[in-house]
Amino acid sequence: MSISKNTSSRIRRSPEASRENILIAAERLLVRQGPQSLRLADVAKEAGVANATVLHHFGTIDGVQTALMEKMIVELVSGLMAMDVPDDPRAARAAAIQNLFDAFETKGAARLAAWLELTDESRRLRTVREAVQTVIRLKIGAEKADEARLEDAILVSVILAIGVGLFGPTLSELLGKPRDRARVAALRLLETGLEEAARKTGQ
Amino acid sequence: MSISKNTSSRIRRSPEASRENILIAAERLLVRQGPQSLRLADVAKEAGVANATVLHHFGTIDGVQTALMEKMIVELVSGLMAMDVPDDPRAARAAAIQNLFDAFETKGAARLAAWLELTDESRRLRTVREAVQTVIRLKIGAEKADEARLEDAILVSVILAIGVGLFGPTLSELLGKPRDRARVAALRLLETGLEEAARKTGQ
DNA sequence: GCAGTTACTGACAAAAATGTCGATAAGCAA
DNA sequence: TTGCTTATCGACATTTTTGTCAGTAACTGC
Repeated sequence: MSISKNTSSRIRRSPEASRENILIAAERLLVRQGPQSLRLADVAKEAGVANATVLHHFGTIDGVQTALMEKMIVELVSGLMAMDVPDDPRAARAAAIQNLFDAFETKGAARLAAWLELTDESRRLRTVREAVQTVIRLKIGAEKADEARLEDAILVSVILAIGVGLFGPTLSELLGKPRDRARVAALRLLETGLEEAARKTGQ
Repeated sequence: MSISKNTSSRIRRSPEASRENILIAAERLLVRQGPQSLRLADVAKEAGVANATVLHHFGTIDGVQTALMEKMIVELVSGLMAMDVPDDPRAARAAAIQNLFDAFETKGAARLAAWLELTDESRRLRTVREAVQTVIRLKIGAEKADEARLEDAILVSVILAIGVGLFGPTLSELLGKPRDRARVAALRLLETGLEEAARKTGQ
């Protein structure tokens, strides 16, 4: 009369693996359904664990959200830093822009940016601030960030990359175009526009 | 022994005025603190009315959010449509872009776009879809939307305008620049980039 | 094996958010 | 004034979401 409850009664992970499992589940939810669906019960269910397990590892549901932000920021930054710069300045520029767009192509990264911007809580902004400044100093400053022109180009490129990652597919489809249309058009604009600007400045 | 409760015991508005009062309060909250703070109690408090009053007019808190989206979309669209187009094609382009950026300069509009994009619920997207298509048909199609180039230019301009409205001030400050730096740089890019593209095409 | 540590869980408690209801009072029309 | 409609409200009920706790079970080292 005993019911067979053989199928693996309980999974026990290392603390790191468990946290990772939960954060990955949370990221899936963020991408699929937006930040407002990062509820304790939903995250736990998506991760395949009990609510209490999530709290055991993160303390509060807010802790999960903060940890997720930090993880995604780290991944985004390391993705941006991983680029290697060609020698030819023109090719370097193209590669950098391509790399930037790739980083925000993954739906999560762009949504992360929007999430951060919409969420006022300043304690979270500290993390971003540091990350962004690191990227700017290391990657960009490694070349020649002294020209204001170049800094402006970076600023606009980043905004456009995020914008395309976030709204590109939706707006493209709204116009009856393929989903990557916005990306293609944006890259073309940056190519011609920045080139032109560079020519005017000098270099 | 009666406590003086003279100070205006109750405000009674027309249904329209009351709805408007509540929606304006909700929009303030959206801009200041993001979508997640559009809670019943918060909205009611910001509007200076009781929770039950909000529900009396909108049924549910979700009704408030939907109504707010629709109101903001209407305002955004009418703002976009209000533009008048100069004769000179070059001036017309500049004016259109300027107008576009103005429309998303108001913090609310850009946040609305991000909110809509992050919120999956498709029932809400129908409204946007219609609004966007209306804008595109009427305003843009009134000129010459047949060229694919032009449509791409519009697509990118819209994305950049939203991106600047949403992230421009924050990212500019992160770089230690004035808050409108992103806007200035973006406008310059569009000016030179689109001009270049137009030259290549013809016109 | 055996003991100790701790990831994991269900059941429960607490808090927060939403929504209901009957009473009240502001305006309007007769 | 008087009566009617209904916007408004406080108090309460319901639902949703978060968090607590004590017990269970999976691994580790002995």
